[in-house]
Amino acid sequence: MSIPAAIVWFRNDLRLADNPTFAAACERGSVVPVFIVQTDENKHWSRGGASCWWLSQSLRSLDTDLRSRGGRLFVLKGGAGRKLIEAASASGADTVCWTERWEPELSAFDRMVQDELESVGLRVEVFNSHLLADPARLVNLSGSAYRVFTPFYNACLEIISPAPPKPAPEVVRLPDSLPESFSVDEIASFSGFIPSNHTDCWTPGEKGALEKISKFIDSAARYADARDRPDLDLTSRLSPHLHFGEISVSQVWHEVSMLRSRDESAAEGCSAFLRQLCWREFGYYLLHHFPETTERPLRPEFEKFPWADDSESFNLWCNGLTGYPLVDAGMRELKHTGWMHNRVRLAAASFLVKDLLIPWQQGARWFWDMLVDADLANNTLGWQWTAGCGADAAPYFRIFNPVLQGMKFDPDGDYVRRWVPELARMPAEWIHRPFDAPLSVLMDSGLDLGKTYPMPVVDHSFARERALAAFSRIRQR
DNA sequence: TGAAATGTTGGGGCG
DNA sequence: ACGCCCCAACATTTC
Repeated sequence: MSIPAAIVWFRNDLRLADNPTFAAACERGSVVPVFIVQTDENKHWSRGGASCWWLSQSLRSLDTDLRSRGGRLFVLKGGAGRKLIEAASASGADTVCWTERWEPELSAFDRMVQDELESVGLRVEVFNSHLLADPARLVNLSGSAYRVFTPFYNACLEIISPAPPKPAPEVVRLPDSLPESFSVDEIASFSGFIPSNHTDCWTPGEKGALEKISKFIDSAARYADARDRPDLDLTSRLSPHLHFGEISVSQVWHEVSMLRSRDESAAEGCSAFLRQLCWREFGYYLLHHFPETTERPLRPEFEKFPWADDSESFNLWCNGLTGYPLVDAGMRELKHTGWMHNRVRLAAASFLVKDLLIPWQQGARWFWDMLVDADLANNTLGWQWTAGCGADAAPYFRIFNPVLQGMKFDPDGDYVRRWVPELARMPAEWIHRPFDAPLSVLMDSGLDLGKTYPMPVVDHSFARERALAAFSRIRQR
């Protein structure tokens, strides 16, 4: 007599290696790997276009990997609870396993599903592998939630020590009777699931994630100096893979910290990178403790901030037509690849919020739709940080100068040249401020300002003063 | 995970 | 030689 099968409900843990949920199900015996397309899971933050594209690709990869081990992925469509119950009865499964999700709305959803399953006698097992530090457990000395990164980071370093990653199970045994399934290729055509296209730029899936980490390990020594340079390609680009759980964060941490201990010359870069992983943890931590921050500023005084209602400027920003080359390059990189270098995200976000006074929530929505690594926790943290209204935020008066940021972090202008071809012939000295360039330089570069490339949508030094004035207004009360 | 304004210092030109 | 000024370079303060 065989042990009943277990269903593995895959969500944002689309990998076979170092996946405790999948491993536990496999150890029991036969498994039914399932993905459920339910487009209304998260009412306020339904998956954006870039994210839909990534997901459809990643599921294809997961299906391929499962098939190479004798299994396959079952794609269901509809309400999760009902679909899981149907799948259990079709396959004789008595248990459903999944990896915990931490976005408040999704984790509430999962609790409802759990109740529904348990009410019909199914067993539910929940595993955690999405985070290294359990947000519910970490508190500061006064017993409340951290609001400042550095003490949170120090606390993380105390408790994080991931085990070596476990390889994927070699064989996946399916039960004798199986549930019905859509094909993974059909997902892109489901209603409410609207993918964009970034095929040239990425390899979604576990294999692509492993390629990225091994490439990063080879260049990590340069990360300390080069991570702020969008013109170089020395960041890990792991963010979408981590978001979808195509590689476990504990494996990433483990590999980088091993490198740090065996290669002195890479130590600084490795530490800087691990610190970035802690920012990811911090984002989830804050969202867990302050779930309303996806919509509203953590610092209440910012509710009164005099934001502008300016859809015209917002559209220029979205389309990379602000007249500030670094900002425009970033916004075009985002549109084309579904990703933007972190340093440029800061500059572009700062420009929207501080130079144009457009609410950070609008920027967050645009990023949410465009980013292949769109992640509610990290997106929220980043935008609130930039706007100055969040935890450990940049003080409001810290205003990025898009020209100086460009000259500092894209010194030769290669990043701008790549994404803003109108400026390709501008010399490095002027490429970040074509509006200040001598006429002769513009002529030689074939640039007709205002025609082939826009004049600045707003003058930065004027905008800076305006933002500071707006800030002093909310501060007085 | 800023930048601008303001302050200080020190070398060199020049009367 | 000396004092004065200019200003770059750096440091500090302020937003």
